[in-house]
Amino acid sequence: MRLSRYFLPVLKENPAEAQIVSHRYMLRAGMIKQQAAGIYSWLPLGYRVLKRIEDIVHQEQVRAGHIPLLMPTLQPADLWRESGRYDDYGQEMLRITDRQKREMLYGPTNEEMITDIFRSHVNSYKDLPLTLYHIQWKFRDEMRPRFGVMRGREFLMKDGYNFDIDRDAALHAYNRHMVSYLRSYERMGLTAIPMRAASGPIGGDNTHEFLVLAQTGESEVFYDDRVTALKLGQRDIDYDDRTQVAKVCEEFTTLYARTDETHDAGVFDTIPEEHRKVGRGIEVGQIFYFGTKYSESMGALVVNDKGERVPVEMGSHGIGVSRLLGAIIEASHDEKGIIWPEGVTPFPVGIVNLKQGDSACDAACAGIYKALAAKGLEALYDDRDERAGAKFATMDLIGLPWRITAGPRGLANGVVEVTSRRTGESEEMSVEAAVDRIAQIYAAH
RNA sequence: CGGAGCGUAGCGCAGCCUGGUAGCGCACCUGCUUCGGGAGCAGGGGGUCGGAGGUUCGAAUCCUCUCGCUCCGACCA
Repeated sequence: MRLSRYFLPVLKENPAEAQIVSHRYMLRAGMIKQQAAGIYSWLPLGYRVLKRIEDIVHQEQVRAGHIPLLMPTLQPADLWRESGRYDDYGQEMLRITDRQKREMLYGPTNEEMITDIFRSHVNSYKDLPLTLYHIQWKFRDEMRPRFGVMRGREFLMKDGYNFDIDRDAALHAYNRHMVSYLRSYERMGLTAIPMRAASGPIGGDNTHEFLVLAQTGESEVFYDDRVTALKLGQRDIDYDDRTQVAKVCEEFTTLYARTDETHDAGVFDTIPEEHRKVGRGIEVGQIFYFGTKYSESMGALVVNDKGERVPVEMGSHGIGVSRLLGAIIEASHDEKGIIWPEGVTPFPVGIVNLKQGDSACDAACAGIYKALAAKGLEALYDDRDERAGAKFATMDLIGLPWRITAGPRGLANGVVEVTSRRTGESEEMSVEAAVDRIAQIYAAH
């Protein structure tokens, strides 16, 4: 993409309403525009990152054997009357009446609807296990939306639902979700710690929240800091192998890590003092096992191998997709702007032409752009007629992890610069070597 | 939902107390000079002062109502 033809409305000054760094940078980098309290338009740059995160979530869910579908944002109230949550959910649920006076609601989550789909089509244990998920906009009419996309009223969420014949199979689904989530967050450059949590309105007895450590987090967290060193890495996981999946979960949940809701000071104090940490975290996902709570109330029954009709075992599992943008920025930025991890960056690399209109510079940049494209990498080429300082400031603000800089001085010696946004370190090399370097970096992502 | 604020140009703000028909910086447009970390000079365009009503010869300014947004708290993915 040529920047001169793109739509990237960056702001030099900080918008007054933005209190935390991720919100400020998202506004300044032209990623979002607020339309109402807690409701945002996603401008091209923000939309690209949102899509990257969505892609990672999809890939990892499919890898775990889960099946994507898409349910609507608007739901009939009757479905929620069956589960009893139409009255329980309260003011947070946005209720809508259509022209025929039918009662509708903008879905805050989809347990009822997915259970309805399931009961309409599945009758036998032979069709289990089944895990369905979608990534769809949700609406929760928060009392007080704030912090930009971190706590919007409308937000994009991945929510998945498992259907299993018994408790063991359902707990395996729970574990599968935990592992697939850990893998998703790692690919986004995040360390998200699974913490034992309280269940809230979804219900159920087994639940973990995933928290990204950040000063601006809304939850107080207590943990053994050795959990932050745990990495899933590239290990090969067979999601059908209950023992292997359970072992990974055990590895990531044995060390103490809890939110204030489940914190136990007595247990916490047994951690060696040098590892005992209290901090704040941003919740970016939660998994629940809730058994037959919805299947019983909504009549989602299957016939088991003994010919008995039994309520199906369920769990639900969510990732806050739009919130993740905020969380990633909170975890990865400096005083100049955002620093995107390679896994989610809107563009893999930026090209800065230091002297637009200079034939050598223009030709070099165009060549780099084409060579990167040939390797499947879409660069953001700053071909505006701006001074070097302005171009650098823009690149730093929007946070592309790598930058190739081409100017007359270097080109006279046959070199361009490759700069890491994270370290600020630059290295001079030929155009060919620069393209290869970037391609090599992204081959791993 | 309790408490506190703020709505004046795309963004950040001044003007309001003490009424006289709107200003600054950034951004934008034109020209010249500049050109490796948000350039300089000169010129220019853009605002029913959130909305409605009222007081007044006259309202951004005073009064009433209303809408929107933000912050603190409680609540929550």
